Amino acid sequence: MPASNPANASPDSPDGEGAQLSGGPAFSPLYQQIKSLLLRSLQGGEWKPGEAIPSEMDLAARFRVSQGTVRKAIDELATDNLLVRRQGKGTFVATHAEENIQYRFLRLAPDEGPATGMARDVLDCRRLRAPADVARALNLKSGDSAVLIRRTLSRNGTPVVLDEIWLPAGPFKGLTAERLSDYAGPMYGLFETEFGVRMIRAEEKIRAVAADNVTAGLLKVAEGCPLLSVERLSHTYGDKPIELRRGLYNTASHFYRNDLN
Amino acid sequence: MPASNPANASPDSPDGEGAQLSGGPAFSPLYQQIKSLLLRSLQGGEWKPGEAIPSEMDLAARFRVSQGTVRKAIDELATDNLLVRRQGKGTFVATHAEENIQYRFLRLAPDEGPATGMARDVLDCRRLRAPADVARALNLKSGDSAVLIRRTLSRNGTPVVLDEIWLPAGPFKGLTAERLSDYAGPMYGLFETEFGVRMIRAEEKIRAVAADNVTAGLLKVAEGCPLLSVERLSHTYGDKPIELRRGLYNTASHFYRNDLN
DNA sequence: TAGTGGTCTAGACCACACA
DNA sequence: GTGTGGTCTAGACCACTAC
Repeated sequence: MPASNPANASPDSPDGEGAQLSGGPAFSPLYQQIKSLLLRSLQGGEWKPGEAIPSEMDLAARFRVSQGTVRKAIDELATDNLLVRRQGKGTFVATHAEENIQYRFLRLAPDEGPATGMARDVLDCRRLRAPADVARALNLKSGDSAVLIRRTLSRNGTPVVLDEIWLPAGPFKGLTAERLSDYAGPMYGLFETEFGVRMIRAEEKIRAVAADNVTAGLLKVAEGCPLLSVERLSHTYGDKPIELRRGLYNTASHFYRNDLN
Repeated sequence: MPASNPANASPDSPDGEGAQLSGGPAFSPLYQQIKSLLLRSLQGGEWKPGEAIPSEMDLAARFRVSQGTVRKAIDELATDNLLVRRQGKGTFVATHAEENIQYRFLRLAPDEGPATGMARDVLDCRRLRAPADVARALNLKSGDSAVLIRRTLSRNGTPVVLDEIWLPAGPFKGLTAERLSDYAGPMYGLFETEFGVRMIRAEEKIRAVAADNVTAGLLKVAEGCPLLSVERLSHTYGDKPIELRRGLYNTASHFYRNDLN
């Protein structure tokens, strides 16, 4: 690439993998364009979760930019938790399947003791028409089929979390209570490995609610007991909403932690 | 700076503002050292909140490094929300005092309508001995004096938040209910402007609790009503804990929002 | 026009992992 | 030793703001 960066004005190498936008009026830095191209490759499955992507030098050659430009693109993807850099080894596609230790999105911590794993219990897993609110959240047509999973998480034999998980039926064909129970790692690992659905980002809405009759029984608390209601909408590539999860947390001996800065 | 970066081994310009660590065995990149120096200047008040810091070129000259190295240091401080970059104008010390629109750390949003400001009501502000748990959280000696503020936040005339705020008495000499009530902006702006205490970072522990008698009266809910309990520990420079805030949120028509990635 | 941050390059060397 | 990411430099030019 010559010294005068053509950026969005005069593309001088409009070949296969050239990086410049051709003539668009909107300005976008080269590294952002590289980032988009990398994102597209990730979404398209060119590199699978856990695998290494090409080295910075290789990518620089492929996109015909300098290493520094590729570097900045990768940096942003790394802070977005889409890629993981490992010095001396390479850059890898992030994955929920081998995330050491703990659930990536679960912010629940015990008052005392280490944040060890929790026992999972799938209550049921069935297909039904998505209710209106679920359909709206997941961008489904009303009447579309959805999967509903209900499960609990327990620590030391005591149930702490009751989850109600809604998924679009399409991408999750073949998901059963058995497969959920059999899979060793976190649920998002299974989604990734078995269904090619990778969770990128989520928004949570948190409230305090009173336990209803059924919930009280499942969580072994009194009816009316205050519970944390955590509604999570998870998104996959392209910011597409793909999971709606409604959790009820018993915060008698656990708390939801959050860091602000 | 010569091509062979001396880093931690052979300082070649040990003058006033030279950047290298002298002889320490622990490796630390130059830009991290610059970051520390900038942090020290911020902490020491060389540049006040809202002011501009010197340009990248000036800082590069001062620390005898390249612009790119200063740049990376500033980048990190900017993502930490300690500095704010404004293209064409300069780099500024972040401040709570002019943060347009909304509270920086308050994650409460209304179910409907825009997240407009809320009405503040200071119930009381007094000095007393810090209880054991507060003293522990704020690193005070047991028996040290502390300020306790109680206040509510209301939207459309309805109280939504009841805060109980603990501060060490020392740095907040002269803080009264009147000054709290009179100050126009957010409380952290007042802390910054009047007491030189800038909040950098906070951790929150969230639970669901039942409203007790007194709380129920203040928030105009029934006794036993589920409320969100938000315990926030805020830190200032040097990661020093400086505020313990216990909030009770009525989440009937508001929710606590959180983004996960 | 001058000064600021923002982008991009090309090349050097360092730290780390692995064979 | 080779290859990877990580750091640092020097210099060019672009985009934005203010005077």
